[in-house]
Amino acid sequence: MTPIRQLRADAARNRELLLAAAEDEFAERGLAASISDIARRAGVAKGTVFRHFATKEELVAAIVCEQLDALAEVARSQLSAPDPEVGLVEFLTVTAARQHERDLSFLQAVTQTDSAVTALRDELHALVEQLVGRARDAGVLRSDVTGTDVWVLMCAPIHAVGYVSDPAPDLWRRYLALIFDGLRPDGAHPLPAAPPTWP
Amino acid sequence: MTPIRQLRADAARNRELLLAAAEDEFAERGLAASISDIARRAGVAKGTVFRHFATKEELVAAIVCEQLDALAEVARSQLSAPDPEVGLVEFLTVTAARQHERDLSFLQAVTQTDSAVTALRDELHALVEQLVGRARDAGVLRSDVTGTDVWVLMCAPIHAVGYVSDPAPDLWRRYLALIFDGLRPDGAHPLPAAPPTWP
Amino acid sequence: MTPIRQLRADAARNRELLLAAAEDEFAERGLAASISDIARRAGVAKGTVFRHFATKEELVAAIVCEQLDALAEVARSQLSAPDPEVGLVEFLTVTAARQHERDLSFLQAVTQTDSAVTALRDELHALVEQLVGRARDAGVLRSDVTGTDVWVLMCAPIHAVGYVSDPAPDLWRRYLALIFDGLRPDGAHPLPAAPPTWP
Amino acid sequence: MTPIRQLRADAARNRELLLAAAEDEFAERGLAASISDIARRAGVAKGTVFRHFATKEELVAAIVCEQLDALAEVARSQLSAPDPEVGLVEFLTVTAARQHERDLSFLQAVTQTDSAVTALRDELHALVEQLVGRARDAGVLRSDVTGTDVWVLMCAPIHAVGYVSDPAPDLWRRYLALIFDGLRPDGAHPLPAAPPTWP
DNA sequence: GATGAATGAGTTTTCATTCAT
DNA sequence: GATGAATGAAAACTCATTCAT
Repeated sequence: MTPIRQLRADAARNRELLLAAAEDEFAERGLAASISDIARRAGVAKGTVFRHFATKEELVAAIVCEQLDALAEVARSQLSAPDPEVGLVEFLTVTAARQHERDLSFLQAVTQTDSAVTALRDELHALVEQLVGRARDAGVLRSDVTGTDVWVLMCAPIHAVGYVSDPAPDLWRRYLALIFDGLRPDGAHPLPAAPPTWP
Repeated sequence: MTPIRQLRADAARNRELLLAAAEDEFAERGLAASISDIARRAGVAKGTVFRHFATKEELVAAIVCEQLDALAEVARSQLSAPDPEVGLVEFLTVTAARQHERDLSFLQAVTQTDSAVTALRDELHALVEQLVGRARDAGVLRSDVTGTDVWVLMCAPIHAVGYVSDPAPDLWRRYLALIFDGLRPDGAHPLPAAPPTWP
Repeated sequence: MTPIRQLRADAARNRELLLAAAEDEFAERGLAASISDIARRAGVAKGTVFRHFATKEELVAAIVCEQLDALAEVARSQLSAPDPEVGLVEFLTVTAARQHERDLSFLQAVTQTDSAVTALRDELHALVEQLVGRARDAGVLRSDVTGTDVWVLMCAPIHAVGYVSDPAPDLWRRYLALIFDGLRPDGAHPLPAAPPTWP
Repeated sequence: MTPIRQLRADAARNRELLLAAAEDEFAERGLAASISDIARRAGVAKGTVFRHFATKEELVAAIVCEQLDALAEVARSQLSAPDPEVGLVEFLTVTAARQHERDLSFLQAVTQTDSAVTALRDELHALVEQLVGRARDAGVLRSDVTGTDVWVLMCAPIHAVGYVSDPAPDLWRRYLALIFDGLRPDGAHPLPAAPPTWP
């Protein structure tokens, strides 16, 4: 149910409660999180979940949309940063920091077909493309790197940290820096495969 | 059931069939792949799965062990490569190529507690440490990079490719190269967080 | 799920149907009675059983509680019988008669650890103790007999009848009388072992 | 498989091992004891169990037969005791003592239809009838008590002890004595139901 | 709109029994 | 004869989804 029409105040509040609860549950239990648990955590009945989101997939899609939206906001604000390097790095840092708090990146995989998600993803991707373009033009990034390259590496720092058993809370910064160094022009070796096209 | 004693020929065959079928199913459906489907794919009855692997967890552990074993073999052989850079790059390339064929890296997460897996993981980690040490000593890698750093970034190229909808079959090589450039000494920026300890 | 809050009318009805069906199935098939069969007999879906009783154990406990409750009611009413002998005999008779209709005494064994069951069992035991005390003080029972003695012999008549292939419907009365004669003072021989303590 | 023909020495030994293991397992786990566990305990393969006993029921029947046989032996020996009271009491005591060591009485219920069991049961019943007849004729038992009455009460002492949580090891003697007092002539009240017929 | 009871397909796992080795 | 691998019919339990209240 895309909330086209205005929801009653309490319904809108329930929707927010549900999204928050679902994010928490998914972050803790992965996709296996159950609707029951989400409903309980949100303090509403199970039926109410389905009034707001016709299927579990729709709920997931709504969450992903929220996340994409929030990141787009960040990207837009960093697009007007005076320094292109700072803008891009800041964007990647905020992205990773949020993901570190509550990693929901695995929800992307389930929402490949959702059109609302796709639209927002395209939008965010375009913004990343701009951030990357600015940085590349400024000589901050190597010339053979594309926005899509950065897009797909965006989650890598958090993903990498997942292989350490008791990671320091800021370990992801290490891998973000390491990967970013690979994106810089200094000492760049030619890349063995063409950059991916979007979409 | 660790196959300590020799299995009968037909049982050994079924064990292989089951492992192969399970790898396929897990790769396609993730951890949610069902034992029923795995059995069907292997062409045996459900009960046979449990004769070979008492629980689903044990089956997963067996798969992970096989993978770690195979990679350790590769690592050992590359340790005797004359050129340290070639040795490390080759190891990372084979690792990624196999993972690209059938990505089962997500199974690692479920087997943190299995002792056989842990032992093999430590073993492989030690080999990676050596490969990395050789390369760093040879000046191929930046001095502040550790074996564990490389270990956690090992799966990043395939992970990155997962965010592209119709990736070229060798796209992962691009991200392996990009990340590897980040590990090189040229133009290295200081890293903002200490390297993780193992384990 | 202990039904603390009020159940909806239809749910309450299903709960009763389920308890009745379960009692029938358990009486016919023993503890091996399956949840599926119970559900079918109650005319509900399998899942509904688990909505009311989270596990099979919980269902068994609920049944045992009901039985203990009903017997406690009988005991209490007989405690105010003018004649202590009549009170005790009547209690034992009603107990055996019900058990004869549907013997679920074997469920006691599985619920030793359930706290609700334990509490009710203690309660009923205390009532039996009183019934027995009254009777013993009135000279109806031998002086070396305790409430716990009567408690453990309570199910013996029905148990005995179980060894006869085509028992007359009131055969249990014969064994109740025979055992009760053993509890009387006339011709009592000293007992070779101390009475058990409760619990 | 009734062992009509001679078994090879090792086969005969396996049969004994299996019966012993099965008795232990059934005593510990009840009817739910699994053939696998029994085979393991006996130190033979699962298939071997089925070579000796075509079904689980047959195995149970064989055990019951052994027990009935052993008790018949006891009964026969006590039939020639000089004192009828001692003979009967001794028989009931030995019976209860063995059952206390390893209670397999619940296996009776599953073997109502087995013809070998039925024959042996009839035989033992006839012996009990004789023991009881002698005692009754000697004035040790009340005149309205039959062999079948004693037969069905035979397991009651152990059954009663089962309702106590931490029973003293000889508590069963108390209930045997109590029940036996009910069978004595002193202070006997008329019985309310006719004695059961056999079978 | 909200509730929570009911559904039933699906999951992992067990086990008596069969049968190729 | 003995072995132990394979079978497949249950079993207990879960959960997204529907729907009466």
